[in-house]
Amino acid sequence: MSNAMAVTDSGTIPDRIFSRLREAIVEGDIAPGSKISEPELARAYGISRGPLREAIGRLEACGLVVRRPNVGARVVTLSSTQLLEIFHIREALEGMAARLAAQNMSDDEVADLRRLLRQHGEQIEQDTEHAYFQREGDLDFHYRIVQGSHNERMIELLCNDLYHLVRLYRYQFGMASKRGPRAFLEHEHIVDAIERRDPEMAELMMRSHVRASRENVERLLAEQK
Amino acid sequence: MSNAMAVTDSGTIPDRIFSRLREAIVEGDIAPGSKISEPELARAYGISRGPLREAIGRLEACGLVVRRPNVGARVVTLSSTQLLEIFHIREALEGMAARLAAQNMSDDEVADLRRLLRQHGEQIEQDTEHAYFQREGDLDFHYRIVQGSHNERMIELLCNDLYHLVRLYRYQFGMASKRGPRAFLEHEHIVDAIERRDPEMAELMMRSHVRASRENVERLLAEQK
DNA sequence: TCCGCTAGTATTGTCGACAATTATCACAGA
DNA sequence: TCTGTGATAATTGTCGACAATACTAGCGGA
Repeated sequence: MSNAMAVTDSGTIPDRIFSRLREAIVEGDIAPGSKISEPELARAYGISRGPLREAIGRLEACGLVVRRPNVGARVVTLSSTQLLEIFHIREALEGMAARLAAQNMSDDEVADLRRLLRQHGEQIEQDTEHAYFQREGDLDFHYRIVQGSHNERMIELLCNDLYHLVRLYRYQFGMASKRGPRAFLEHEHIVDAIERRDPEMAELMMRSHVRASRENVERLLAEQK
Repeated sequence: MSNAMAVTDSGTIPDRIFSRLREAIVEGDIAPGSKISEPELARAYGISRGPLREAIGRLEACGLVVRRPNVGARVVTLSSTQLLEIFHIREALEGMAARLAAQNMSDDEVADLRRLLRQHGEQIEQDTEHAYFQREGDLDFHYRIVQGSHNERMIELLCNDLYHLVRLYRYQFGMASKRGPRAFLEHEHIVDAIERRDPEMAELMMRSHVRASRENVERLLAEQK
């Protein structure tokens, strides 16, 4: 991902710890379902339990850990139901984001988006081992659209919370589908609509894109069982 | 509101304080923009600053307070832009919720919903002073739909976060419009669609309902200025 | 009279220690 | 061998105190 990652060397202690832990969880360095031990982590990071607890609290607000009173926090294990729930929310929210992006993005932003897409296209042609790109590239694209909505709360919601869950699921389930080229085409349709300043079509295309992604996951999930 | 309110006499200390503070903020007992003093509140509630800080952290996650490092927390003052942002998110999310409700609600739930609506209808006819009902009743209806989606994360998102912000805004701006009877009709259309198990129509109706509400607010906002 | 600086004060951030609750494990009994 | 019980140990929840930062009032100078 190009620019969406948070810096970890500035800000207050809870900020830093929060970012670090989130990254560790999302990347799978802390296994799903494993316990978050306060004394242990406090020693590991060389801080007290106070700021650590605040960081854990924020992780809970993101939905990355679940906490039971007097028991402690564990990294979430996404069930397939929860995964599909997230997809339904993404369909609605990102659809609206695309609609707003078609209305609100500046011409420069649109040009940047087009450039990013072209770059993805080249990578897809050359790179045979494009599994990694495919995933992070896809998310990068979605980031851009959401930011193009210019809706601060929506950006907050999707980029700071939901997308991290999506990344977590990708590490957890680790299903690499062959939807790459297909998804790329859908991305192009979306950018086309935004370029044409056609909100209705942008929303439709984005929704159908997310829906296709969900149906793909549903299929893989069914096979797996 | 009938059942959506949280109990405040059980659970951990941060839970209780969080609920109490949230209610106080939403009801306007703590004025928007006013400072949240940790020592003061700690004395007031007879607790230490530790649990209090956790409660404040959760309020921040809800978007009810904003916190600046080394300065403190203040109750949010919703700008008109932020308000419209919320409406856009509601339009997308509640539209999807209505769609899912049409698919997933049990027949009993639908019957309950219809009963609630009938009850609202009677109140609207009799009660001349229906300003209060109109608001809380409206929100009560939306609560039901969202819960009917059976999408846990969506329920969490809307009922635990966004709707409290909506209530806050209603106290803050305090604009009582004449949309009551009109909104009631729209509610009926939504329930009709859900009863018919028509997800497409349910989503369309809900979106148009939220959009109408937003446009109404935009109008009032423009007049006010 | 107004602006900038300084000292004081209050508030937030952080820490270590104690209390309360829960999980673990050994042991006795069936 | 399995189940229920009790004591132990570890973890979470809570508290009060100290350190660091930001606001405020007062003073001096232009």
